[in-house]
Amino acid sequence: MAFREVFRMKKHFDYSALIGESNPLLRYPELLDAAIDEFSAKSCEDASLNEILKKSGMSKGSLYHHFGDKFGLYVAMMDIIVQKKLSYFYPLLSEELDTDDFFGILKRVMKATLEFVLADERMHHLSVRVMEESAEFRKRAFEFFVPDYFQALRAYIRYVMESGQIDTRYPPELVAKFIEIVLANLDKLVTDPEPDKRLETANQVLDIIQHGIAGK
Amino acid sequence: MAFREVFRMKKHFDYSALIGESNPLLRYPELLDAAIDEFSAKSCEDASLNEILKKSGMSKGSLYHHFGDKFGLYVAMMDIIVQKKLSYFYPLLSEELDTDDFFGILKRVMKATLEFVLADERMHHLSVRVMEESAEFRKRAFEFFVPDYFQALRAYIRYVMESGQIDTRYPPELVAKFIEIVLANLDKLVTDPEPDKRLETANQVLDIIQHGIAGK
DNA sequence: AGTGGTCTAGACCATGCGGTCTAGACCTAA
DNA sequence: TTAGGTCTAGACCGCATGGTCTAGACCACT
Repeated sequence: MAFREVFRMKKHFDYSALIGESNPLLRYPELLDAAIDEFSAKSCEDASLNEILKKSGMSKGSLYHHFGDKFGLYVAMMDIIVQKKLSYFYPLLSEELDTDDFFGILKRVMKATLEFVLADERMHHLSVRVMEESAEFRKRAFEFFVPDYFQALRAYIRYVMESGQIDTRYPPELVAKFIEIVLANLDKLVTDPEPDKRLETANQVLDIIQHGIAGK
Repeated sequence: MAFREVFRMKKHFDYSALIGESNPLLRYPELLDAAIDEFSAKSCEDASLNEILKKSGMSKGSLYHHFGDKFGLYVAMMDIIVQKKLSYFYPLLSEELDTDDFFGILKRVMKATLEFVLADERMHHLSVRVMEESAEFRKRAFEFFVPDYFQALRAYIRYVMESGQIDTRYPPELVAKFIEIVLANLDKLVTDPEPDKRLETANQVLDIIQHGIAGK
């Protein structure tokens, strides 16, 4: 029995076991839901573990056994959210899209983002909020499943600008940030209760990005 | 001496004494600065009073005497921030602006917002974050110094649309929200260290809103 | 000098936090 | 059956929180 403590002397929990197929959170749907609820309502630091445990019915012992600490639970949850978000963008890759048709692609990206937002607004908020956490925190959290959307977007925009589809007097970084911001706030722009109207509004947002709001 | 307790039985603190010229926070600049620091870094709920006290050197007794509770301090601070923000927009009213020149006015609004952002980014974040707090919280907090920017912006845009300056196929609410979002995220768009470049970038942002990013 | 009232300092309180620890249920292999 | 190992439940710990309370400094007035 006394050996127990020796074996417990792992001390350094292996966070990398939390991501991918072995993610233990996949086996506890109520815990996942409670975590998304709590972490999307408050920042990672301020979210209450006890609240999550109460909501999900899991015991503290189990949680610490599987996830090591609060941060482990957060990482496991973000892993699932990132996978979920990516699942909305994978179909895009298999479609036959002309990579030189920037606004055509942006339209599909907008639609995929919209669908992700509508599927679970809490996840959308989490995926957006992560980017506003401190750089130090992001580095620690993304050590495991780095999803560098934005780097890719910027590179692509820089490439597209050469084709003349985007006004060259704007710095590519500015254009990229502008688009990021609009996508990150899509939930505030598209609020119509009718599903049909939503895509229409999203496309109007795209039109604004493309042509501006000025009248003829 | 025992009467002391009776007199203390106010219990209901008069928050309305916290706003305007009698705002006690005006007499404690270090406290104001510490409060802005803490409240801008965390949400109102999660900000630490003890941290604010430590930073500012004020004692707990004094703080509760003057502000009633944590919320009182928050209200007093927001009052000062709102006044500060408004001070950047008052000059706009005295300028001779053609109210029918929407984009001319938007340019001035953009410039004033930029100046406010640059003057104190923490204040900018606070003034933006307030709008994302729960409706219940906002109602309680704004009972005292209601600054309904956005209602006004929407009404103005609806008015301007009739003049044909804005493409009428967009719903006025969408246009208003779009502009709100861009202004709220101006700090992310304008990051150039050179002051001269900043206004230039801000004007480019305005151009994007007006004409879009598409090339000729 | 004495009094009523305001303001300050900080000890103190209950509560809730993240995290640890242990007793024991449960499973599997010998 | 038994021993090793995994997992669960929840009591418990130290700590930080927002808020209360009191002793007394200070001030203005009589």
